[in-house]
Amino acid sequence: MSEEKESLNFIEHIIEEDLRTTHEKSDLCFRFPPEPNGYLHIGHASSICLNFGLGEKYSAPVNLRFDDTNPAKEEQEFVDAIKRDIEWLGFTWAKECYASDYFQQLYDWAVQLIKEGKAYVDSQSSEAIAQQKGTPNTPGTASPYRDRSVEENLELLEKMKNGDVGEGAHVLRAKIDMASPNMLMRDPVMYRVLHKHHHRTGTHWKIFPMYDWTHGESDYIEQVSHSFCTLEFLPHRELYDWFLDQVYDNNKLRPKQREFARRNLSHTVVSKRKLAKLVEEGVVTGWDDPRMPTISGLRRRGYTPDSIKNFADSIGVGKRENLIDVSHLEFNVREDLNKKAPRVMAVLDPVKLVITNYPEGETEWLEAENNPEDESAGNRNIPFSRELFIEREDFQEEANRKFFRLTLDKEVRLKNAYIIKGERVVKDSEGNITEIHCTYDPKSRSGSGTEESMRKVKGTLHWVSVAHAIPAEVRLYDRLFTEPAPDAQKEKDFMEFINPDSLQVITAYVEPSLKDAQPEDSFQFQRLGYFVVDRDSTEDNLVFNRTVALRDSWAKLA
RNA sequence: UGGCCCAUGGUGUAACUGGCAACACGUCUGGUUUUGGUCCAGAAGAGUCUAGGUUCGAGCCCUAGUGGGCCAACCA
Repeated sequence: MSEEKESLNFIEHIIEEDLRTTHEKSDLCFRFPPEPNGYLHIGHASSICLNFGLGEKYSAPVNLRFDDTNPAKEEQEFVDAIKRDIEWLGFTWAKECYASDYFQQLYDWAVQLIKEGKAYVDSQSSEAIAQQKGTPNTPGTASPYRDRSVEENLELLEKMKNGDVGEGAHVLRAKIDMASPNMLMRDPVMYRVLHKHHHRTGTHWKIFPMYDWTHGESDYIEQVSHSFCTLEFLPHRELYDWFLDQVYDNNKLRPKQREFARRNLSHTVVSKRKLAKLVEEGVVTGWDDPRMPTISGLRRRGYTPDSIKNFADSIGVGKRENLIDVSHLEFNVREDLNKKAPRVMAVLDPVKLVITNYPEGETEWLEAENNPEDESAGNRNIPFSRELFIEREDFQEEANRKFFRLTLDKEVRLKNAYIIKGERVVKDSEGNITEIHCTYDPKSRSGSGTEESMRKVKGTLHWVSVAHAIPAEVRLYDRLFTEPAPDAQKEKDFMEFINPDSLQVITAYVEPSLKDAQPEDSFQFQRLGYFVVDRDSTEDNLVFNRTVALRDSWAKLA
């Protein structure tokens, strides 16, 4: 047995190093800390897979913690949606936590800081405070309230808490260093007054803690060992540690914040503002439109949890700027659906094929394999008759040697059925082909095992029987933007790069076995791609979304 | 006038305390195939941003430069 060298990412190296030096395996604990102010997207999915993946790898608990410190933006609806998305991905959190559950503890610690002379109430306007902060290049200046007495500070904080003062009247600030090269250390705001309804605490609290004052302390309360966040929080680490220093008890585990580069997907945008604009302007139908990079959108598009998890694992994690091409994501759905999705036949752009030597009015039920990748998927029967639909692009009157499909005087096989030979075409007055007439070889039936059927033909076509096919609405989706990085273009707005052809709705004909297909059922329409039943689907109006087309090495030649 | 982070094939990541740059996607060949899919076999493609330095030896360490990113919400 050769020890395979496992390749670790830098996050795992950090954990392994801590395991060698300071941590027991039982100390490990992670968390995923969304703010319930919107829907989760593919970027969150990577973070979820990172944290929960680590939890699985080290058999450590992973908490789901809602960072609900800003009642102006947060809603219960988002809490529910976030939980639904994480569950759908297949992860289980150890504890469901809320930063708002720690408001009292946070308040008590704040009082302690005031008593120790490490925090003070500032009564200036936010503008004045911002101005005194200085710039990255110039140090800040002290607030005139910086040296208020402990008693006065305590009294004012109490008033803030009780709602005796209006919004914006005072804030509580940590007393650190107005000259620090790190702007965040220049006496950061810990509390602001907000007379707003909070989705969990209602009107009980009138002051709300800021992110920095909340996050590290929440990690500490939950005894999270490693708090992973994106790179833009790197400057916050110094403050995270400073706040932790104020309350840290040596007998307890001390959480560590470490940062990774957030992973960017090409041909999409992910910021809430931009996604909201797409919804508001009707570019898409909603937050779960199949073109949206939200988890609910990907789900509706037909992406599977495994495909998203495999994607997240395969792209790894680093610390540099990146733009991952969507083709990586698409590879992962195809890989997953190839194993799982039943094969069926559907014709998206039909042209009628008449088999002139096939008896009129007869129907034959032919056996078809449900999934060549999975024998246990079994077989089904599909109806064959004299008149079929085939794909318009599968026929050319005359074609070169590279065209493996139907032409006049050439043979092709109809999948699961017979070998046919093109005989003539019927056209309308404008020269459009309305019917293709062909003859079939009765001895060539699939699976009949006769010499005839073993004959090699260069192409195999999918088809449906005109009399038996079910019309279905098919939504053909493509990438939402024409530019790999639509929101990183100088002087141009991302809206200028919207792909006008991101959705095409057509009526297709599908084989009758699809009659009872249910929302979220995925199928491979053979030779075309993977399609999933949309939730808009009803008994008499089937609706499919194209998840992704099949790889197509023929398209590249054309 | 500042501080911090980053830099490896087209893309994303790997290379344990320095030891012939690896994997996946993508691309290109060829084979199998009743899906121009899948699968199988193989190939091309970077000498690790630049310049110095340390060392027997540097993608890994040091210095400087260049390029990119982050930092001045009572957002997270």
